[in-house]
Order: sequence, then structure tokens, then C-alpha cells
Amino acid sequence: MDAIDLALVDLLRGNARLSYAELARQVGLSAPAVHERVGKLESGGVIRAYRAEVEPETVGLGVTALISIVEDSGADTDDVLEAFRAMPEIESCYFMAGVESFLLKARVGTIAELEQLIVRLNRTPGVASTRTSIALSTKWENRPQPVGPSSS
Amino acid sequence: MDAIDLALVDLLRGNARLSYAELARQVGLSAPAVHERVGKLESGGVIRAYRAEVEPETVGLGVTALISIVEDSGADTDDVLEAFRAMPEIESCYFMAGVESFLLKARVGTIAELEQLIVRLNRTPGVASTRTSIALSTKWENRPQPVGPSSS
DNA sequence: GGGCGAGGTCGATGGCGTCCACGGACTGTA
DNA sequence: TACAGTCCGTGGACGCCATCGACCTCGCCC
Repeated sequence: MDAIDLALVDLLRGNARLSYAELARQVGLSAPAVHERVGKLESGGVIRAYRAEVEPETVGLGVTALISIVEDSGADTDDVLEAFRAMPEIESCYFMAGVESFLLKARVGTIAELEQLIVRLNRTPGVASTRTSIALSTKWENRPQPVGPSSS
Repeated sequence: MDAIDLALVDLLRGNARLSYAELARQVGLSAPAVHERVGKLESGGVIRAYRAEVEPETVGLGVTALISIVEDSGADTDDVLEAFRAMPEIESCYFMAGVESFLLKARVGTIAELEQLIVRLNRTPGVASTRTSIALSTKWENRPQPVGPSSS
């Protein structure tokens, strides 16, 4: 994990479809060398995936909500997690410090679907209560912060 | 935006580095046809970007926090937004319904850096108060939900 | 000094991206 | 029905790219 690896990660966070040849030009190595480095970043768990970022409205997912979950005392956190994982609307799931154990980011098409999701969440064993905030608009999301020349 | 476009979007959300030839095989078209469709999805704003998803800890961003912001009455929301945008630690920014106008997701390397960020946020003109929750762990993030055969 | 491993370059080759010309289906008009 | 125009696809061609293997260089350890 040297400066060149960080540069590759930065480049791929900005545009995951850059060719190895282009990456090679940018970091000043040959294409096979870059190919091997990126392969190691992938298998070493640094690069988890390559994803196209989609404008949610255009695929019928116009409603974004953030839902905080208070767990039942004595709930099995793993079971709760598994139940959340089975709900595809839940895009992100953070385990939080504080009274509210989880914060979920959910994306649905309509307010009606959001309502159904909240009902399902409240019915989930281990969930004591939910608190939902609706995002009126997403100013930006998952902006990659340059990690540039840093320590490690 | 027909079923084939949706399939392409799904495939690219799952793996942004699929070749056009591979996409073509999956959807049953020729490579040039897929190339043109994807090009239209990009220029039409459906596909916003292609990003490598990185394990944050491995690039020195091990601390995730969610920060709610209450605006001053009379604050200029655009100015506040611009100030947020200038802080690279803020990965996502949602404009929310409720007392707290914004929800920010920030990623930093250490608690000390988080403290500095919060200080800067509180000093920002237009910001009345902040409320920070720390994510102890990220169970998952930006999981693409299949949009499959849907309406539109 | 000599062997070894990590990590690089170079060269070759097959597949891919991308441009272009062409063709069939659908639509609106006479 | 016949015709022209448009949209959207296919197939072929060509140059670039991904990827493999052979070799090279440097630093390290015995």
C-alpha cells in the first residue's frame, strides 16, 4: 500500500471504468504492473466492488429515508441484522453508538412503499421502535474524498 | 428506458467494469448496440458515475459519523451547502424534512479529526447546532437494489 | 559473492472497443 | 398499398487493450 496504490485507488474511485492502460499512464507504470497491483488491491479487500452510480429517480426510487432503530433489550443483534439484510430497500446499514442501535438508509419509489417498509421494520422481532426522517433532496452522495499522499 | 436498459443498469450497478461484450451477451444484443445504449444512459443522466468502492479503513478513513445540522433562522441555505461542499470529509449530504435541515455523512481517520470537523461545522455561518452520531461499524453500504422488471 | 523473491519492463497475441455502412420494423402521408 | 424517413439494430474492419510469459533489476539473506 504505497503512494502508487493510493493513486490507483483515487483514480478508480473517480472513474471505475478507466482502462489499465490509462491507469498505467497516470501513475507512470506499465499496464501489466498496474494490472497486478489492482488485482492485489481487489483480492486484498481494499477495493470491494465497482459500481455504476445511478440517479435514483430515473429508476423509480425517488424516495430516500433515514431510519433509526431502537433495539429491544435482549434482542439478538445478528437476527435483527439478518432481517434487515433481507429487505432490499435498505441500501445502507450502520451500527451506531447511542440509544438507537442502527441507522438505515432506505430507498423506495413512493411514500406508500416507505410506509409498508416501516411497518415491516416495526414488526421485526428485536425492533423496539423506529424513527424515520425523509430526505427531501440528496445534495450529493458517496463523493470520493481524495486520499492522496497520506500515511499507512 | 425499456427492460434492456434496466438490465444494463442492474448489471453495471453490480459490476461497473463489465465489458461491453459481456454486457451484450447478458442482454442478448450486439456490443455496438450496448455501447450506444450505455452511452445514452450516461449522457441522459441515468448513470451518474462509475466508482470503485473501497474499504474505508484500508485507506485511513476508519471513523464514520452522521451529523445532523440545525440551521440558523434566516440562514442562506445555499451558502451553508457551499461551505459543506468545501469540506471533503463530508461524503454525503441530504436535505431533510424536520427541525434538522441537513444530515451529513462524514468519514475521517481519527476521532481527533472528527472533533476538528465538528468545530468547523459549528463555526460555519448559518449553522445553529450540530448533533453527531458515530457509526461503530458499517454493516453494509450502497447495496444496489435490483430494479429488475419494473415500470417507467 | 551468489541465490532468491518481489516487482518491474518488454513483446506477442487474442479479444475488445469503436467506427461505419447497411438493413429491417414502424410511422405518417399520399 | 406504396413510399419515404426515422430509429435501432447487426456485421465487418481496424487499432488499442488485456493478459500471458520471458526476462531483468534491485535489495536481502545466507
